[in-house]
Amino acid sequence: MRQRITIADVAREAGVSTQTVSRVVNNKDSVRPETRRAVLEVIERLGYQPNSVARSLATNRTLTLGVVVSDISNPYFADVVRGAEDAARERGYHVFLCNTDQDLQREVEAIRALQGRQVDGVVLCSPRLPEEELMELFQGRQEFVLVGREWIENAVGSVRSDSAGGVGLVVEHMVTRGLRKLAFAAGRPGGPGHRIRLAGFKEAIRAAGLDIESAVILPCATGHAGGYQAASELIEKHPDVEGLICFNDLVAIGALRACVEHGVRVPEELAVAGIGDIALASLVQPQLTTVSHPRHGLGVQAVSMLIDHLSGKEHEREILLKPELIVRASAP
Amino acid sequence: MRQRITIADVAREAGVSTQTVSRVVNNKDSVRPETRRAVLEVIERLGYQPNSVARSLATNRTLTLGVVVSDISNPYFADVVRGAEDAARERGYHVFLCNTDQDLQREVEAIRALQGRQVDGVVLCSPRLPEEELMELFQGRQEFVLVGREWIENAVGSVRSDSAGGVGLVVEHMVTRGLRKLAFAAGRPGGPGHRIRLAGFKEAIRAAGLDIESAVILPCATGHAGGYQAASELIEKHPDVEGLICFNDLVAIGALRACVEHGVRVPEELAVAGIGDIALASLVQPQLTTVSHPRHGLGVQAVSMLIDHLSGKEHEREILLKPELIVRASAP
DNA sequence: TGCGCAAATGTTAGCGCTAACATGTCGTGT
DNA sequence: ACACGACATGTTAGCGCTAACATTTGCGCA
Repeated sequence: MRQRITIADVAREAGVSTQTVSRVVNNKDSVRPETRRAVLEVIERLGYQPNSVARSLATNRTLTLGVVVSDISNPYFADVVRGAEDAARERGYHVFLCNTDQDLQREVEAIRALQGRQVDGVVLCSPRLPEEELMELFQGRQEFVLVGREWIENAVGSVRSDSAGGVGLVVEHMVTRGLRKLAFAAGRPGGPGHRIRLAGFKEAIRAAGLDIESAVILPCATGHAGGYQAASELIEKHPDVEGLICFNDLVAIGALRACVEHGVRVPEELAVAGIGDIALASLVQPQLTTVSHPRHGLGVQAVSMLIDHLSGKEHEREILLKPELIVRASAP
Repeated sequence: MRQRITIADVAREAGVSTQTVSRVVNNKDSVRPETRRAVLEVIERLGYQPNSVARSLATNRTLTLGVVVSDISNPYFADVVRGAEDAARERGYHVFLCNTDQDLQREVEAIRALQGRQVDGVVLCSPRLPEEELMELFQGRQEFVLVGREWIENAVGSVRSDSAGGVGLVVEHMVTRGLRKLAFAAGRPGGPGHRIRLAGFKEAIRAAGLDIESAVILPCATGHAGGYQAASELIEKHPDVEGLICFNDLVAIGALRACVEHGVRVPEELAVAGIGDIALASLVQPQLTTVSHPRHGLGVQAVSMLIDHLSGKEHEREILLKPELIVRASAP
């Protein structure tokens, strides 16, 4: 590990003061073009790279953000993080990644650790900590943005996907295609997202001028098996239903299997749609109509908002990104 | 953004020198228990958190590692990164994440940026840069570990999954189950992993005492469509083949679909296996027998090796992790 | 010719912490 | 009673950089 070149080495070699070198490095102020050229030549020759730890200590800014997710191996968060990293890199920032496994204690530790590292800001993806605790942790020491959670006081802002509206897109699509009797495999009551998606479903049914009483609402587990079971029940008890909208894509894929096993043709006898646009959705047969959440966009917007705020720019406080309807064979 | 508490504030408040506070914070040397207690009490009361930027500048260590991947939204890398982050956190390190999209220029930029940030070490996942360029970039300035690539000089070490051995596991499994005539959908000749997996296949065929001439080797595209095509060709031209091993799981899933369409029963008439154990593998019908790469383990081992090295501990230079055979219905 | 002002460069101090050395304070054994 | 050493604590300097102010240089213009 050989000795690193410092700004002083460059200054000595170029016969100028360290400050002049600093100015050249930071494209600052007025430096005579020839001086600048000379300094740059020395920098190049010595292979000087500024030490950003020292710079951070002097400027009190680290150009570093923290991103806290529950698990980066969850594709949803992977996309959000990817978006965050893209936006950060573009603006000269770096990203510390923290996984919490939805553990409250780990969440606290992650935030504390990021604060110790002097990050300029933090992006919290679906944090579980109660509002008061978040506020106490930050108490104005760092800026933070929430992803997938409503704005709370002291937060720079919040970025979410309009999941109620996403369900509505599917309802609208099905109704446009002439389906009149719809069902919603609604997930686990009380579970995350249940209330809001169900509200979106009901609202869209009303908006389409359909009778809410005619719609079938099936609570179900939020996995593959839940969809299988919900669809089996539907086929048995409500054979007149023409379109099934599922809480998420896994549920929808379970539902597709149930249809195959019960000899129900998709989409001719029953149209099926999911929510989420997971990779699998385009690989099952028939390919799944679904709603794509702007996952990458969530990360990009969160970081953009955060950096805008850090640079004193104007920005929105709450951003609601529109999901996109992906029409495939299961509900054409 | 209110003023942060520094070590000097704590020292003043506790009536000791900053050095004593530093000793308490770092659990160093001998500090009288009652002094320690008093200092800790003040730390607690003021909510002091050490500034690790300043600490890094003074100690010349950042307790930070860089992890460079081509794309975190690729589940393979997401798992590796997760393993890396887990291992790092456990040992008090943090992780900077960089995506390169397989772009050489971005790879160089990422490494440069990490060096500027004074990371203590870097984990490079499947870097594309040629050996000389990597060596020039690092030239002894930082320690780095390679994942999924052979050791090169100056690297701390390399961690890989034994993919040739993984193919062998499947061959061995099929042979044990009495299959004698096997085929390999070998991927794109010249593409990444092609040579080594094909070698593993041939080696295993030989080791099983089978005639290499009897084995069918099909080049194919490495996606879903490639598998469909390869399997269609196989069914048509080599109806006597009993087991098909595929370059990866997507290829295998394409092959499964071809079997359905050609009325070939899996696994009764043709056993099919993939490589990779992607999430999808357990969701298709029949569930896919495959080989699981120790992705999380790659990350863990890489970071452990790196930190061991940084702490002056002994460590391996090359680690080859064993893949695991996951037996499911498609090749029981 | 010299004044004044802007551009170019230098000087000083300090960010918050720790390494290394300096000093102080005991209890102990003779 | 005193010297010694072990432990406890303080002092000094510096990590590499930049902010803020200080100084110098050059040039236009009266």
